[in-house]
Amino acid sequence: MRLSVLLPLPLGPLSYLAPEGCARAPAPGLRVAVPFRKGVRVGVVVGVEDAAEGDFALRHAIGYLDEEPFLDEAGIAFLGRAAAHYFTPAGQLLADLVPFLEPPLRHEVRLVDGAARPDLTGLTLWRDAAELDPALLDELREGGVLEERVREQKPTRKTLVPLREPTEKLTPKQQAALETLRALGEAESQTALAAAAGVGPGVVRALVEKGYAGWREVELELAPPAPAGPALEPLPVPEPPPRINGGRWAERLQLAAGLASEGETLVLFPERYVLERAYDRWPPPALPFHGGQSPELRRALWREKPPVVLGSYQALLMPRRWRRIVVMDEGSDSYKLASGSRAHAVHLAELRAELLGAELYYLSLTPAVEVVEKPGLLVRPPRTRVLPIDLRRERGWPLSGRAVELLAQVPEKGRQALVLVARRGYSGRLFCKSCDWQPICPNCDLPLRFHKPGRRGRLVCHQCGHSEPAPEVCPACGGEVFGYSGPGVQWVAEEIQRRLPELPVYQYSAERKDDLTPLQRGEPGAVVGTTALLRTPAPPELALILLPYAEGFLPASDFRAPERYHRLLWQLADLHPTRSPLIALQTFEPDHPAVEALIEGDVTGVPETELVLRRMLGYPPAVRMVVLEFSHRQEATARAAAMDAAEFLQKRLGDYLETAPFAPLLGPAPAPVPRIRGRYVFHLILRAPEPDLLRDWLSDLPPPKGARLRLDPDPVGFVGLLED
DNA sequence: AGCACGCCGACT
DNA sequence: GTCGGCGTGCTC
Repeated sequence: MRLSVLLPLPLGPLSYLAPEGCARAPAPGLRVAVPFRKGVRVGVVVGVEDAAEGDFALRHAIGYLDEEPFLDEAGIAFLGRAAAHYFTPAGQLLADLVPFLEPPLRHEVRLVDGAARPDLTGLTLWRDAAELDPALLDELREGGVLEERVREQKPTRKTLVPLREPTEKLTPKQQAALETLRALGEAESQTALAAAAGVGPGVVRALVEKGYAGWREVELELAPPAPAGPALEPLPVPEPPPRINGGRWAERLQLAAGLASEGETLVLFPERYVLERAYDRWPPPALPFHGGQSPELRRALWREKPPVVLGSYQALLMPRRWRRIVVMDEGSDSYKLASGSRAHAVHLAELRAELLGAELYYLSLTPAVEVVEKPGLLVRPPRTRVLPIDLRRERGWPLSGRAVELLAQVPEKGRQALVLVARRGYSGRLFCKSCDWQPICPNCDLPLRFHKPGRRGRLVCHQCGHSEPAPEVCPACGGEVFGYSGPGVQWVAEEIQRRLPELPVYQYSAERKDDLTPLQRGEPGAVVGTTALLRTPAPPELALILLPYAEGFLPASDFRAPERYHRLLWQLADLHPTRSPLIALQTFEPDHPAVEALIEGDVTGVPETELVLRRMLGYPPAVRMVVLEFSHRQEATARAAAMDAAEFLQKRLGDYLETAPFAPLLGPAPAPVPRIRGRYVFHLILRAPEPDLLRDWLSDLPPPKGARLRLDPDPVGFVGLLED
């Protein structure tokens, strides 16, 4: 028999012969250990055929790891379909979705009976394969004289257990300690037992030395923590439409629980923090499943069959016949996988549902543009109180007089404020006031951000991490006066503290996470931070949310920016579980549609108009769009590779160029950030309303000369992957 | 992805 | 003369 084995590597399936001397029939979906290069890797059987004449001698697989298939047939089919859609090998997708696939292995070998290897007499008994030279193992395997067995090493822990009955030989204290151990069954450590029995540590040590108690390796029983909060009441909807919007967070959870109440439901979450908060309130029984859990725990939970799983994208391949998949907050950027296949988890969920024949639901405060046309149900959105502060009229930067007044009221009333800034550090830009010089990252062609932890401060690249001390005088003209623009967390926090010295001010961003427990306890204060703040629980007395520069959240080069801005603003309205804090927006665009929608309490209008615009301009979802990224250390090499590809595609597209509703080929052009980490990047964009066309064009594309080509098959914002 | 192989520049 | 940079190709 010949196996097609998918390894969690960016490769297609590899062929192996079925394990030698293994009675088990191979079945698709089983995990199998295989020799790969000089070692052993674990993959999944995705196909079984009769052995045929091969171009080369196949190696034998070593053995299966599972009783029950790790993946089901629908999951295997899904991997193939998704791989084709994302122009990536199926193994890449397997690696992305199941990074915990490979367990630690117990791998033993010995020579088969009668093997004529007098030089290896030590190998007639089972030996741990790790003790032997991989080259020797390979040679023996080739020669067909090696017997192997392999299994998943279960996670264990050491525990102190009683080994014998107490006898008269023990002192009274030793007897008491042993009785305690027998009553408890086991103890974590000698000290723990001593404490439990009320004796000194020496007594327990004596028990162990005399052999009355001893250490035993026991299997680690793995379980997620119990939900931490009171369970919410499910809110079932009769004949629910595929899209449900509006409501408060807890209300949407109730609706999700209602959708899941018939069981066999996967509830998909964009990020771990949201998932954990939902799990804490979810009516049992349900299990969480996400990348924050240990690989051992995820492997253990993989086999569980709870009626409901609250999962991240890593739960998508679980061997379950879901009847429903509920996608929470489908518009979240976090669904986009930032590396590897760069797939989009919402799309993967759609594909999985399609192949399973499962019902799919989208449940969010504001719908994504991609789903806004589906039949929907609107629950009343949270009440909003919005105060736009027009920066074209108000004085004061980065804090207007109005903003300071609002902030001043916060401690007076014993309330709390949240100040949201798009940048971390002190300022987005630093420049010389006399000659306009500004520092650029030596690796990235991006302005260096100014951070101000000390007197002088540092210049930091938010792309590659490059950091240098800020200059004291301008290196270009010797000027000594610097200007700043693009206020960051530090600047705003400093300014608030300067204007309101009595107000306790906290900072919260990736680089500085102040302890917010005083706020959580209800003490007055203000916290200034980036969107990292949205992943902490809202302070209980939250009365004001201030955005000193709201457009900071609206990157101009991204066609999804208005949708994301709208989603962010609504997220603010839903931050506090019950209150409606005042949302004060300092902005040059107080009549931006997203701001108006927030004022009017409209959650679907902006996505609806965005959809119309995208159709007019030929952006997703009206077209499928793929970005080709050519990069190289030498600018000319990267550009030439992009030009070659453009030329090829120009010819390949032929007549389609004339008939296409939108220009199907854009570029090449330098990427929005022309150089990252020392590599020049050029972009070429392909788009067509018919996704199959793109696949044809790209399948013919010759590999680039010199430069590296990476595809972004689902560009969620061209600068969206840049951190800021 | 990792890893080996292979080809050109800066060092003992 | 070698060390080591990374560009290229392959993994059953």
